[in-house]
Amino acid sequence: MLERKFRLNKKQEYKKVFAKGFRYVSRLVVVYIVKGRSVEQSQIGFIASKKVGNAVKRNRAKRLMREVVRQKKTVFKGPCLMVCIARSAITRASFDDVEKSLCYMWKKGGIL
RNA sequence: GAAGUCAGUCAGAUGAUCGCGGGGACAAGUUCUGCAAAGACGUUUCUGAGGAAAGUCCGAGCUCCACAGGGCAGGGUGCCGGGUAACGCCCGGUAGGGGUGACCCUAAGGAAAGUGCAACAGAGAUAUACCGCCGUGGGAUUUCAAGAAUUGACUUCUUGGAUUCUGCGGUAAGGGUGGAAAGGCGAGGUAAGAGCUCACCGGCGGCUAGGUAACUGGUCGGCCCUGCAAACCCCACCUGGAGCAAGACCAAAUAGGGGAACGAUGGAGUGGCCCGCUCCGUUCCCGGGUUAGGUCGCAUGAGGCUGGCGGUAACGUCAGUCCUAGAGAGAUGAUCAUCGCUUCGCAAAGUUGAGGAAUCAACUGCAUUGGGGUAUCUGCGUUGGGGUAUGACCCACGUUGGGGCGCCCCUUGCGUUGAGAUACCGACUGCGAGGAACAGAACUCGGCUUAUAGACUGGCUUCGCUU
RNA sequence: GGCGGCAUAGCCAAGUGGUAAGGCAGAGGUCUGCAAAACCUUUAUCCCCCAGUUCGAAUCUGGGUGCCGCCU
Repeated sequence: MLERKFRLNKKQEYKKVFAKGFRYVSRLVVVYIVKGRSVEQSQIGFIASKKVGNAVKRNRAKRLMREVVRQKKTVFKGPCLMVCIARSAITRASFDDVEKSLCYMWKKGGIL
């Protein structure tokens, strides 16, 4: 679990990321990233919709994504706003799969 | 051993590193907010999902509306008795049904209170009469019978019979339909029939015995009795509405103001309606303002565990003991190690087995197919003997005739014993690769229902084998 | 988290115990020189799924599945 101040909490903040961010897609996860001077501190949100599965599967998807972010966030080049959305294939994926997928997209996005 | 049935338990374990939610303690230090108390950062310690947490199908607690009142409507439950805070739940019993059985299933009140529905088919669907059967009246027919008249005969008339048409009456045994046709079946009875009468069976009612009761047994009575109430309905009992996004407090705000309209026979609270109760101005326009705010509710409860006592049981009661999640975009995860469970593969090896094919030998225990022999029965005989008047008959012999059983031998199969302990199979050991379900607390309990890999325990039933 | 509703042919849908109307679309045909329009014929039997009540269920009852809406 991330500390509260590193999380996105409000609906307007999510809307802002969806409106301004760049989108990167993989088989397991979709990521929206906002960089720039206006961002003072990294804030990250996680979404798993009902399409992913029941409550157990949704919680597991969010935990996996959160764990990857926790381990890697010290290596980030700069602060950013980010939303990670789980896709249904993530229910059968392992931690390594999710880590590879996210790192690939972060390199594309230029924050790693 | 296999198959089944009922009841119950568990829901991988231990450890390491990095992390998350909640509670407590600490004060050396640093920074921030603050007058301060204190909070954040920090250190340390304790603790952190389920049997269904799920579906939200019932019942309660709790909160607000009058600590919920009267009536109507609506809804629910429905064999009997008990348990419970309560229930549509549970326990025990009754009746009906299923199963060889252990056992399981059943929304199981009332259809002689009323209304309604029962398509199609069928004569007829809650009462009927189409065909049929019987009686009777009438008509027609006649290679029928009898009698009479006339008589040579034909013929005519009467009566009866037969066939056929039709009117009236009786009947509900039989027909074929249907899910269902007004007790079933047999005998008597009758013109034909019919519970019309009788026996048995079934249903109903009365009396009676047992049982708290559902009901069961006995006895008597007469035969009016279609199904559907998960159709309306009747009877008995229960039921006010909303839900923790309830609700309470704090901060802020709904302000203050202007205009218009309506009005105490009014309006609102009250979410089906009426009464009752409580509150009191209400509505519209102008103008002003705005956030998923914080704290509580919120974790000691109809609580769990162990034991005693009462009860067939559900359950109750007494004593001891334990405190065991509390989030708010929502905490349990990631990476490994060892062990355990389980599936598959490999084996160059080893251990083991109330496992074990083929094979060999013995035993003759059982069975069986075929063959042979023997004895016996029976048939036959240009045979021999006995017997008698002749015969019948008896004995012996012969027979490539027939028959079954007995005995012996061979063959075949099973069995027993021993050898062989090899192929194969199972278990263990070793190595490698996998697998581990359903599913995440959201105010809290009691149930029900649904989902669920696998492992284990006990009772009982049926079948097979061994002793 | 709580509360409520819906499901019938490819689409829109009627049906409230007796064997599933109608329209659009599709297919075939008639008409036409060819089309359009019009007319005729045709497509459900697993009425979302599983049980039960009933002689009989799309309809009534219970359980499940999927979809949609509301709360402040």
